Amino acid sequence: MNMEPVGTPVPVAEPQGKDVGSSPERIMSEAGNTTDKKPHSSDPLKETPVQDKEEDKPAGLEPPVDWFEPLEEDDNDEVESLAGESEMSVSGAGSEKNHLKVHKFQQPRRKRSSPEEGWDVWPILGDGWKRKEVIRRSGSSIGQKDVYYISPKGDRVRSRVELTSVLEGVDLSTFEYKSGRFIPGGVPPTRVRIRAKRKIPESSSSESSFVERGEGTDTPDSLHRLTPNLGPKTVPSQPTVWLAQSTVVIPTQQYEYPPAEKEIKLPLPSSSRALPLPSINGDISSEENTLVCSRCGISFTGTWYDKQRKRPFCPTCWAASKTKVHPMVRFRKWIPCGQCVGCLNTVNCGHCANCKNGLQSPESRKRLCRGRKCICPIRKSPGSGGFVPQQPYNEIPDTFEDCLSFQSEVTDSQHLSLKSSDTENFSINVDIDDDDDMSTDDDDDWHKKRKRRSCGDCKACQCRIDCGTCDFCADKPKFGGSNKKRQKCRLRQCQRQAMRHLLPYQRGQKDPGSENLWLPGRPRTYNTYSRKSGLKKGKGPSGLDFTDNEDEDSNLQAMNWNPEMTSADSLSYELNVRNHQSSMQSNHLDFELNGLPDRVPHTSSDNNNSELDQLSRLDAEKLHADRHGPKCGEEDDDEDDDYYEEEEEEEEDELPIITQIFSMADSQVSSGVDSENQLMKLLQALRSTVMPILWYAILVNGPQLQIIQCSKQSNLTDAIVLIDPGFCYQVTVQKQPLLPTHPLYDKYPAHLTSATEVVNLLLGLEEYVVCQGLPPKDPLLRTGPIILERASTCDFLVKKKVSICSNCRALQGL
DNA sequence: GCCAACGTTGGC
DNA sequence: GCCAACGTTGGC
Repeated sequence: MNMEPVGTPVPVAEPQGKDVGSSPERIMSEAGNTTDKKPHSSDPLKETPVQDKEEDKPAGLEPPVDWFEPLEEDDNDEVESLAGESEMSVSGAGSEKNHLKVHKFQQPRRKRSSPEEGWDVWPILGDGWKRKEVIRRSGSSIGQKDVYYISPKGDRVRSRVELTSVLEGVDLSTFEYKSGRFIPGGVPPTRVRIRAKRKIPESSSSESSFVERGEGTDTPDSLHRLTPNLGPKTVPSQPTVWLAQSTVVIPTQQYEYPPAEKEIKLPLPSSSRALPLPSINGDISSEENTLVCSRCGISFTGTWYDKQRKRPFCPTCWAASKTKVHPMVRFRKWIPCGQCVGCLNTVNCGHCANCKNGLQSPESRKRLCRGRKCICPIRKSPGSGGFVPQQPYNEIPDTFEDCLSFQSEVTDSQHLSLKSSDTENFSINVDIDDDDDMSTDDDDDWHKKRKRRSCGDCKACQCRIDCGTCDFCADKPKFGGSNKKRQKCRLRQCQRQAMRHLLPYQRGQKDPGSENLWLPGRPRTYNTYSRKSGLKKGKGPSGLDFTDNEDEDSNLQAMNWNPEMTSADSLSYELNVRNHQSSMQSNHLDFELNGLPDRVPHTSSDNNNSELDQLSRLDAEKLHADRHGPKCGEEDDDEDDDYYEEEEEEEEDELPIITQIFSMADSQVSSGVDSENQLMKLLQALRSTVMPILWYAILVNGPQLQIIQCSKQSNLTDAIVLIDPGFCYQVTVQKQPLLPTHPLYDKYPAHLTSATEVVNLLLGLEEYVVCQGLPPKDPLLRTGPIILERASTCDFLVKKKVSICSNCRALQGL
């Protein structure tokens, strides 16, 4: 956060280098920039780029506003607009609920800033570069400053790493990202984490924190500390607060709470200023250090934050936040999952209605902080009295391999409530007012909202590995993407609460949420505070109530993946326009479906029955994403949990329910996770093996291992070897499976259980070429793609010496 | 009404 | 500091 005093507003887009001797031209010369343009060389230099925020104001500029300068009530609107540009938001941006004209840390949602606002021309990096500083206006990291750059080409840069990649070849070793300047002699270390490594006594979290105040005067933190006497002398422990909401009192003293977090007090970005004496609910002695406790709402001076300089906490609330929730506490009526962010959250937000109510009257508080409510509560089954057991940590998948099977466990999670509680745990029943608990209000805390799309419990949420192939993964910089979508891997989207359009694609859908197919996940929600709010609020595409309030009560939304869709999806790709099926080929398919021998996996045949998408094979990422349909369709819908019945009933009226169950898929996946693991092992073996040229192995849902010939120059273009969990395999060419009587199958084992066997098969395939089929009868009359016809019993693969298989040749002779 | 784009915030 | 990704919104 730039704490420099704001000087005279400078003209719009007049960035400058503050550093002496660091003229943009010279620096760019150092940076290797060859441009000679000096579009702003004549402009006066700014003291700090932050000042340029004023540039976005209309003419007749208001006087510069200090970042921490309290604003008058009349400034609210202005602040709102400025909030989009960060720093101003730190000021008391029109807080109706907090009457203090000081920093408001829990602002209502602000207006979105214009993408063009606040960008400072930044010739230091070269002509056309722009820079923008944004100070986080809310959230637990409020006050933190982010610096962005945008290149002349429009590349958005959000970190030094990205900047380095954009300015490839430019020496940025002396470039200080935050300030945006080149520092002669190099960039000094930006962070000192001495204190972070200091071991803090565990005796009393609050006390330990205040002990620090008297030491380490040579550390940055020493400049930002509160008066010791203001420490919480009688800080209520968190368990006490928590249990105040329960109907049962347990001997919490016997529970050994985790040690206090080591670091809680971090310096303000501008650590060069002396801090004023603290003042709680008193006069503000220094604007820049007067904070509003995000928990209790009192003002205080100092720089106390919760861990990692998140929300500001007054000493009392900070100390109170250091304790942990007793792990044995369980809800009644609505049972917390014990795994989600709400359950795992141990810190009261302090600003929600429940917290405020409790702070006003701690003894009477009976409601849990909204931020700590389970965001995916499971309703207690009638009379069961069962509680959600803690899921063993060893069940949390750490690998993508595990993730591949997550869908199959969805139903398990739905049945959590029916399971007996963990006998090793003692659960305390906590009565919660259902209605209140499920409701929302203006004080709904921000961090909960941000986390509402993850239940934290399903396998998708627990998966830590990106598939690397879906479109969202492909968008990620780490996978070479442009970081435009910025969405979580589709396979990691929460099965309960993710938006539908974020879930894995379904059968040819570009976006699952765009169709009224019955899909898992939440309908898309629409915000209500912006344009067209009246239209967006209330009804989604299917007519259901999709208000944002569903955040609260739609946690129990039906969760069912349709097996048919997913199984069909697994191979609903790959066919190019030039590979249209002829009617004869359809006949061929019928033959296959009806007469497939056991050795040939069935799935491919079925998949061939689905409507094939005309997807471009050139778009490999997209193709792969489509292949990665969820596995969850393998679950038996009959096992739907009672908890979801109501939601299902609601949707039944609106959405078509696909009742057909794909039985073959069920039988196929009966092999379970072990089979998947085996396939994964084979995949890994293949990827560590030298494969015949341009054959590539992937794992798709099913599960199914596919080895694809990627080269269009190959004689085996569009040939795929499909291996099912039982290691049975099938060869398809242009989506058509070889007849089980094809001689190829006689030359190789019925099961491909090793990379060697697979490679041998591929080498054997290389001896074949694709049957050319029958040319069109009237080729001269055709202007579009040439579509070959084949006999229904076409061999598809023929020896290189033979261009047309005997069956097609026989058909040709008819 | 949909969604690509991206501002923004959380987490490590 | 950096990355992940949530949630919003302007364009279509």
